[in-house]
Amino acid sequence: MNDIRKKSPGRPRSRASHQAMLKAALELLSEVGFEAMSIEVIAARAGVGKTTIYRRYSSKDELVADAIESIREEVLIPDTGNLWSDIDALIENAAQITLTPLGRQTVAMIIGSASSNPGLAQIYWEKYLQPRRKSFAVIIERAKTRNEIPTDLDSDLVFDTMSGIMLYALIFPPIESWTTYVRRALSLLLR
Amino acid sequence: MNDIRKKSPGRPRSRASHQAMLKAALELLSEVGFEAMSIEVIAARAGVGKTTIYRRYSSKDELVADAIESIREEVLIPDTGNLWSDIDALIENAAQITLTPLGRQTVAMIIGSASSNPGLAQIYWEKYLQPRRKSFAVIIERAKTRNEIPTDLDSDLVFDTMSGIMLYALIFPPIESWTTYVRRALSLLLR
DNA sequence: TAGTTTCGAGACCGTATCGTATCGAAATAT
DNA sequence: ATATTTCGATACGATACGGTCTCGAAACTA
Repeated sequence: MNDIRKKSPGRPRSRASHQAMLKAALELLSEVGFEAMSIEVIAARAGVGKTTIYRRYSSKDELVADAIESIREEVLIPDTGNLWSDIDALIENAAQITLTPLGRQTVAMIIGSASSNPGLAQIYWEKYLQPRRKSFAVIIERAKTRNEIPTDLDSDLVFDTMSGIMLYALIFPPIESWTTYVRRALSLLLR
Repeated sequence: MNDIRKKSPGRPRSRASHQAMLKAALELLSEVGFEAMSIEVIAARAGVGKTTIYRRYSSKDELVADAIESIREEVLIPDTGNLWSDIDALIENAAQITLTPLGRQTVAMIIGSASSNPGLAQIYWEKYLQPRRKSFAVIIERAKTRNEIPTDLDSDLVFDTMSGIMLYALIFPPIESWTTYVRRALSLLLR
């Protein structure tokens, strides 16, 4: 979206510096957490002047929000012809994203600021959860046409519940593996 | 547990001061959050010298962990003779505890420190969730004997899933009310 | 070429907090 | 009475950051 920038005179903003500060922000987020990271350290690690950051963002919140948004991936909609194969693919995908220090810190930051700074939770909801919720609905619909599950099932509610147990298992790791645990919960829901 | 303290000479530690600092810590936790609160401010609000805090706790983590633990309540096990009445009582209880700034901040703090400081999550698990999980198992058992639900139901898994959706709905408030939302999810699980 | 903007670096000052030390008063044991 | 410990208060130095500013170099437009 920053493509049409051939207008104003002067030296253009460095793409490399911008990338570097976003990268540094994400790294630090996963290493020390949101509250503990400072603009100074971000700038230092990125090899960038503080000025260069402040020119783009006026607060740490803005920077981190943008950094998180910058790494969101396209949601793939698996279509294996079988409900559980599809779901396993989804769970696997979620595990890879969530079960990392960065994933943990991201979630923690969102929750912590949920009351004081609803903007971050909003971004996470819109950019991450919402698309996946839609993908999930597609998978459920297909399963309904194959008569694998009852047709009156509320896919949104199932998705939210699944997200919930994923979150819960992220904080309080089950004895069995995270993946099989989530899978078991889901089998309860889709029974 | 601090009752047998008539031993050593010198002025005994003030119970009132201790209570005051725990209270101040909880208040600030709910107002500004864990990371933003400082020992200085806690001391000031409690009307207590910093020394008095440092004499008992060597870090903010210790103080807050103790403060949280100090307010855990006894778990009541409802027994209305009907599964859903029992569950509604549980949900209501959880709502009153969780749907507050303090509840939010507590959860946020636990998640944020889950990777770096597992001790807090451990305390929360042992002191809060574990007892409720046990109570829930009792309720489920009774419902099984009344043939309200299948006897092979894994009550722990149901409880964890319920906790998960509660947590999820805490962060991303549903359109309908938190309580009815949780209730709907649960009806999916106990179907 | 002249003008404009960004670059990284760092100086600068104000503020917040930490953790320790010190003080005289108060509360307790022997 | 004396020794001991805690009390609240405050001073203290150290450190970390925030946010603004300046600087000379670099990158671009017209």
